[in-house]
Order: sequence, then structure tokens, then C-alpha cells
Amino acid sequence: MPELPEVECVRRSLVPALLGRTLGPVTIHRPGIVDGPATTAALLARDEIVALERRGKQLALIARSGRVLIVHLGMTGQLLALSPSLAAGLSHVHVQWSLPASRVGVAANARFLLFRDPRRFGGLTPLASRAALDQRWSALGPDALGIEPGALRESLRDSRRPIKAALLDQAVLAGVGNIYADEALFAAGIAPRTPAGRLSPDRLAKLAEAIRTTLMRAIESGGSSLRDYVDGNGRRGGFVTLHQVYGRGADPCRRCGTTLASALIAQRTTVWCPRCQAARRERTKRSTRSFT
DNA sequence: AACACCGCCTGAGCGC
DNA sequence: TGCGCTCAGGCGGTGT
Repeated sequence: MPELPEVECVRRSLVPALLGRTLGPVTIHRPGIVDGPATTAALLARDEIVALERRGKQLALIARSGRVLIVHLGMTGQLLALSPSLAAGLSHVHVQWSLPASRVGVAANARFLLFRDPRRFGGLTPLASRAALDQRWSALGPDALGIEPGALRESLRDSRRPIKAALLDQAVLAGVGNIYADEALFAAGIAPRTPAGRLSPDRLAKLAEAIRTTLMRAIESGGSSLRDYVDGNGRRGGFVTLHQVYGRGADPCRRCGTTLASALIAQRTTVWCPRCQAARRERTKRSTRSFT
């Protein structure tokens, strides 16, 4: 599932094919996946891509005209720059752009840009300007790849939810989904049900570092390909083999051998090691009325 | 206000 | 072989 590392891998893999290039005509097979009027201009047809940016799990194509197209991959979405032969015969292609011919190098064969998404949890959101993008992204928490302890502490202050639930909230922290929430909590040695606002500054610092490290390593491995995920060139990622807990419920912990626990937390299957991530007594909530 | 929960959608995997 | 069931989960909308 595309979380931050997968979206970042898509972004990086598409830079050679898209940056500085002008998209050709667009064909819209399923207008419903576009949030708003699905006009060719809104979809950046015949517009030059001047930047590819990411915030959390969202990817934005910035065009010369000033228009912006946000790409949400959802669970099964793919943005692919492919040769005609690879592009042919793909199912669930909702929007398709032509890419200009020529240009030597790795992107020379990429003649089509495709947005496909079998389950349609993803979609495209056209925006009129960079300012509109900034406004939209201001609703997101800080990007998880650069999360600092202070920012995490600020986001989680006074929250009574389980830390697992808080990490999944994109307004708290942008980019972490179910896989990397479990992996980061394991790396930090924190039990997923620990109330977020009760974590000590030390443990929050450890968690922030664990989040950054886990995400960076996943990016280096090309992301986590369970079933659907591939990057912009159609390549699968290799991080699944490095998962410590996600998808391993009832298997032995790779660190201590204890049987991994599994439960539904915040409506998500959550896996953790009861020994490496033992619940411990956290600091109690300080009275808000004391000494103010 | 903070949080819980629902439902969208398809294909893989399973039991029978 | 094939059918029906369950499960996966990002995220917006609604309920408590």
C-alpha cells in the first residue's frame, strides 16, 4: 500500500520522465476519479511539469501554467510512465496522457503516463494554483520523513488515543499508514495502545527517530510491495522482507523470538511484540490547574 | 473537540 | 472447477 516511502519512490522514479516535459493530450476513461471538473486543462494536458512534490502520502505535479494536480494513490493506485507495449492491455487505467517522443536516456521509452487504480480509493485533485496546494497541505501534519521530537510532542500533546491511532492521523503526522506505524512502534519499543499524550519526552524522541529511520530505509529498499505497489517504472519494492512485525502476527519476533501479538486498534490490524514493546507505566497526566 | 466508526471498491485466498 | 465468503485499508463523511 502506498504510504510515504512508496509515494516518494514513485515521485523519484517519475522525475526523469516528467520533469521539464510537456504532457500531451489526455484521455479520461473514468471522470469520477477526478475531484472536480475533469477538463483537459485541469489535468495538465499540454502543460509543462516544472516540479514533482510530495507531502505525506500525496504527490503533486506542478505545471508551468501554475496549475497543480494532486495524485492520491489510495491503496492500489499507480502512476506509471511506460512504453506503448507495457501500457497496452493494463486494466483499470482511469486517465492516460501521451508523453512527447524523443529525449535520450532512461525515460526515452516512456510514451504514456497512466493513472490506474483497481479499487478506486485513490484519485486526482486539480487545483488552480500553488497557493491552493499550500492551503490544502496546511491541513496535514508535519511530513513524517523529517519529523522532529518537538513537533511530534506538540502534535500529540493532551491526546488520549492510543499512539497507534495517533500515528495514522494525517493531521498529526503526514505519511505514516498501517505498515510503517507498526514498524516504527516496534523500532521504538513502544506498545501500540500507549496513550499518545502520556509518552515521556525521551520516548517521543526515540519514536521520532524510529519513524524517520524506518521510512528512510524503506525508501532505500524501494518501498513495500504487498500486492499492488509498483513505482513509476513498474518496479516492485523490496522492503517487505525487512518488515519486523507488519503482516507477521503469530510469527516469532525477529529480535527475541516471542510470539507476536495481533489486535484491532483504531480499526486497523496491529501487530507488535509483547516483550520488545512491553506496556509500561507512562507518566501520569499532569493536572492542568497546578501552578499556573 | 476529540475520537469512533462506516463505507467505498476489487482481487486474492480460502473452505467446501 | 467454481462458488461464496472474508479480508486488506486510505480517507472523507457522519455519529457520539
